[in-house]
Amino acid sequence: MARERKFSTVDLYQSTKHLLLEHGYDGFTFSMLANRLDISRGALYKYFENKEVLISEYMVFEMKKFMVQLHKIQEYKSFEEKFDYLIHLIFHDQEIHRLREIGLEIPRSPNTKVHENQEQLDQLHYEMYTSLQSFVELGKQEGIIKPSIPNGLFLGFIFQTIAIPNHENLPYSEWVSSIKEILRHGMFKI
Amino acid sequence: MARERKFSTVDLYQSTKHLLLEHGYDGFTFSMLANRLDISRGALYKYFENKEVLISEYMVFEMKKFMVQLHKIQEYKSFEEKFDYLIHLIFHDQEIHRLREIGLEIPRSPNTKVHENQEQLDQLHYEMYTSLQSFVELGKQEGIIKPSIPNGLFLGFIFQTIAIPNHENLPYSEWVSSIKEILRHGMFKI
DNA sequence: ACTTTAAGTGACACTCGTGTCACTTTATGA
DNA sequence: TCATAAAGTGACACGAGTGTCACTTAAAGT
Repeated sequence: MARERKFSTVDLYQSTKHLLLEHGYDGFTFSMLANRLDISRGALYKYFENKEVLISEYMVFEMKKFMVQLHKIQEYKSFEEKFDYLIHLIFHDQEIHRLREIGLEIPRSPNTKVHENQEQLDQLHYEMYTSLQSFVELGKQEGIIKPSIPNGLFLGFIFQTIAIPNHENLPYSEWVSSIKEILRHGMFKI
Repeated sequence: MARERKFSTVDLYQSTKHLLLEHGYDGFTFSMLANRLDISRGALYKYFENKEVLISEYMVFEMKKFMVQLHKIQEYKSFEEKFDYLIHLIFHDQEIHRLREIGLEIPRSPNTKVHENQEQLDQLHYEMYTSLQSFVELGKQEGIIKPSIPNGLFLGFIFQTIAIPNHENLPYSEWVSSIKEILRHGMFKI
């Protein structure tokens, strides 16, 4: 019926991700993306009215992908297993944390599509939140986590932890197991 | 000799700080700053050739101020006291962490003034680093910190920790003491 | 072969931040 | 009181990103 597209949706999302992580929300431009995909800037406007639409749409895609992974946490029954899986997951999907922050930079827009995507993101975020909340609750029920720790703080520690820059370039496994150890039992002796 | 200035250096730094924290490095513009100081944009160019010069100069000011505080850690002798002081310090100077990140966004510039400021920032950063390193070493010598923990990870935990968003809006003292408790002895029982 | 239709192009007009500069304003001290 | 010099102003030219649109290109169906 019509001419073949010069780029796939996968290409587009990959490039978007790459450019977002490299230049941040403000630094991202349609020119860059067009350039990377080897098409003209004008062509992009055939698919996305503007940056907000494109990025919010991409964010929904990325968050859905992450939630598929996160829901697998239900396959593990004990808190200990879930804990290991969660740490493993966020270390292997490091960017998601930064990307979620970038997603929050999209200005609340009156544009219908953007608004829909933002509502969907809110929904996904809420799902993530409840999923993680019940994970923490389980830890308390099983008597593994200290009950005095607020749930938000528990989760905050886990998510902030992965953003600690490994300046000394310690080997991955050593780094992760040190972090787990600190999360479990702290940095002080006894 | 000449006409009176419409703004003080303190005004200028305060406004710069405020705008940087609100809009980030890229979002910061001379128009905003001029507007806030109630002068014309052109006037700012009498003092700063461009954004890089202004912001790098401000960052040096802010870092020096922070280092004065940090050096006071030497007044405390035991590791425990130093630990308490450090946590207190970075909680009461929360923005410094975000500001330091923003400072790193200033592109390495050929401009002499910017270059000088950046070298001074590097120097200040190095001072901060060594000061904190010896703090950690003391903790290990005193047998308080687990020796297996890499120094960078120890410091990373402390600095990332303050960035955990207190979504549940727990009272400050409760929040801080929970964080200290986790840093000391972790989130798991026993 | 020819029409249809979506893909893609590049030029245009617009906005916004930048850096400059001739000009105006206003304290000061000679 | 008046020359001086720093403070401040606003207009200009420039570059970069935006969004649009008439136009060209190339598969696919008839």
